[in-house]
Amino acid sequence: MGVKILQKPEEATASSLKPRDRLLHTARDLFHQHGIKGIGVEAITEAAGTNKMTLYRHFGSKDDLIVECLQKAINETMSKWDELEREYPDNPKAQLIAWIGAGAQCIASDKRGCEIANAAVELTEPDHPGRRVIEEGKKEHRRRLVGLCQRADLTQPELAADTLCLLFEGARISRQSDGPEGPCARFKRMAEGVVAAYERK
Amino acid sequence: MGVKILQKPEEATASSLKPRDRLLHTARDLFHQHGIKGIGVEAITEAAGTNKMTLYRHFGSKDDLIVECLQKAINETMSKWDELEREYPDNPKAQLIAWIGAGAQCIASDKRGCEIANAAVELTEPDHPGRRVIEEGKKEHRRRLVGLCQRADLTQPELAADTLCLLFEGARISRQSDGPEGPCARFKRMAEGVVAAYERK
DNA sequence: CTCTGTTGTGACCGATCGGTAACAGTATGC
DNA sequence: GCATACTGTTACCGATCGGTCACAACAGAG
Repeated sequence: MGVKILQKPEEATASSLKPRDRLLHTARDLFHQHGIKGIGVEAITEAAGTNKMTLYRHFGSKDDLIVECLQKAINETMSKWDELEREYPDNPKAQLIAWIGAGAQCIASDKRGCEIANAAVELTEPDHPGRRVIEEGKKEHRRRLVGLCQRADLTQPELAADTLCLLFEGARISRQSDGPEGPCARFKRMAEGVVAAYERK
Repeated sequence: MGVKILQKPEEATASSLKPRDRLLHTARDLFHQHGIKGIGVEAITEAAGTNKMTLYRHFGSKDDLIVECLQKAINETMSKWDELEREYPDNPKAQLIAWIGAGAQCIASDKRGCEIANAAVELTEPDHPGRRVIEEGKKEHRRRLVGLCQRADLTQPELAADTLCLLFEGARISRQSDGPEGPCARFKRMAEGVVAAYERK
């Protein structure tokens, strides 16, 4: 009894990160798991090992927090694109196949689908600040996929990219209603088939 | 001034239908437009031209109302399938092309996507009564699509059906974040391409 | 006309929502 | 040691949430 506990338990969420980053990380996770409207700010602060005041000092409102979470998610996706280019430099076809593989893995491991698309479902007000972020993020994602299809020398690169895009989006949303054994299970096969179909012979 | 107004305005929602049906119809619409968690029961009853007590006398809870709305949506979809068969009897290929056309029209006209898939995004609790309805509805939908692809004598009918399914789901969810000019705009072309690719030559 | 089942009304419940005020504790840099 | 900036605590705000109560109005059937 002589030793006073000065250090708090420090669970995973309340790690070495500063409160702001813990809040962002935790909020993103809880928004994704329970839906944006399905989780309250208090629950987020508790899970992040902090409190409401700290949240509202860093983020002016729940909506602002939502926007930052969305932006962070998009930035992460863009980083993955960069990583892909670094991993297979000057080999766009390998990049494309790797993108499909990563997509399939993402579908298999995450039952809640795409956090950006899910946010678009929940944020119905047309002037919600999050909508701009969502739209620009998805547009950028499409741009990069089209670019990759072009570099991979696919015939009709835009159509190929849009097809891959719809298959991917479809797989992630379908997983939430049809389960992991539904149509989404064959995403990889379909996507690789699309690439093959648009390859220059 | 001599004429008393005995008949209420009777707007579209408060039509000749009975309160229960008005509630169901209105709730479905508002759930779709604002999201399930984005609309309250009071707003639903007002839009339906009735009151909370009447709602709770017909539906025990908001969750029960949600379930009935989902079931109604699924029944409607199944009716459309029946209609399709009646319209092109013994011509499965024409049914398939008509299904694609109807899908494209649905994508173009409804910016909020699939109410069932959207519900799956919002109802995150795994034991929510609505989830069973969603899963069974989507499974039945897939079953019918596979059946149609088989009757249309496509090679690999299951793979073709799953591909069409993902393209359709993807188009409807993508429209909500990428807009009507995004990848979803080419759904018809892609889907018809899939049918052509799996046709027996 | 009366009886019965269906609606409508308005007040009300406890819980939770997003958000704030005031104040106390703590870490850091000089 | 001291000032400053950040963080934590508690209590609180008004609004809204899903849901219920008792009671009045109303319809149609017998």
